Amino acid sequence: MATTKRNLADKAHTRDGPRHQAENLSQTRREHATEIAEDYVEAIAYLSASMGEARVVDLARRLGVTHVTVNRTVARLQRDGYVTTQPYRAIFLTERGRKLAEESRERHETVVAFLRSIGVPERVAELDAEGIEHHVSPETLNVFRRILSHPQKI
Amino acid sequence: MATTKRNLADKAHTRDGPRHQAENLSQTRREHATEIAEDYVEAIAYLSASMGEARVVDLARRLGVTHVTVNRTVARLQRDGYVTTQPYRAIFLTERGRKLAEESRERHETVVAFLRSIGVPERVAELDAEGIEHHVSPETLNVFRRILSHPQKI
DNA sequence: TGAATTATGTATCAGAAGCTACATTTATTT
DNA sequence: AAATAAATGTAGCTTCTGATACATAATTCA
Repeated sequence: MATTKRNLADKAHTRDGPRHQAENLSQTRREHATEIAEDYVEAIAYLSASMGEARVVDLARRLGVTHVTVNRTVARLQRDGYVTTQPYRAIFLTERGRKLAEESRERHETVVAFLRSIGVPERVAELDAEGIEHHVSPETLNVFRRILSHPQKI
Repeated sequence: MATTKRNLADKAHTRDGPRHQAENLSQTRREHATEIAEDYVEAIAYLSASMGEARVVDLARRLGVTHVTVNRTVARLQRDGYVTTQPYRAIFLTERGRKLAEESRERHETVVAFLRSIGVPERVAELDAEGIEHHVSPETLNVFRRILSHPQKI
């Protein structure tokens, strides 16, 4: 047999009754959910700033999904305390949502600026940052910032 | 209405009837599926090299999920031509799987090396690379490589 | 104002990834 | 070889993200 020892990863499951959904997800699943949340709150913040309010259609267009998907995801975000909304009304960020959006935006801009500073073309930097921003730890982000603050480097 | 004429991101939705499932997925979904595939083939390659063969249990342990999840995902990978396997047998990479694994490994190592070279601590670099590697474009990867080949920089 | 258009909502489906519980097969030990 | 342990498989549930089709509310405009 290839493996002799036993289950290292056969739990983390808390058999103590139903829990809040989010807490029970695996690392990967939770991260993915967080990424989506970040994309949404960023888009909502952007739309609120640039157009006064964030509507479902605009989110759908911006995120490249149908309004149905937006609808359901917004419901999840509301459930999780990131946004508030009412039927047929615009979507607003809560304090928590605003904070997440701000962090995401800052991270995004730092990543883009860093990539630009080492010679990545703007369009590529934008595209890559889109995916990378969700996976950069605070430590690495600090390294990026430090390098950005020493423009003679690289 | 909040949106009068905006048209930032027109989706790619193809109103021309039912398509093959995979092609119809949104960008995000497809990317996520690819990430998982990359993680699996990398793990399979690693296990095959280090232990002679890749078994479900070992994959489960390594990837931090249950053997059931591994089972189903491996079935998908087989369906998509990345691996071959038979009931109660080990999992083997196809040519396609090997290629994907090799690309992933190379990308992973480049990202780690790059992060290390700009001063990110090893452990952090490893963890961040885990997430970042799936989102780095060939162009950016080339920039990383170029910088790595000029050790005096930074 | 009433009709047409646009936006939003609801019902219903699919696929992926996760889980637990239980069944079966293979490997190990006695 | 039989019993035990470990690995693998299967059934069935959940959540999330996507979709289409259709229904309803809100806005715009003739």
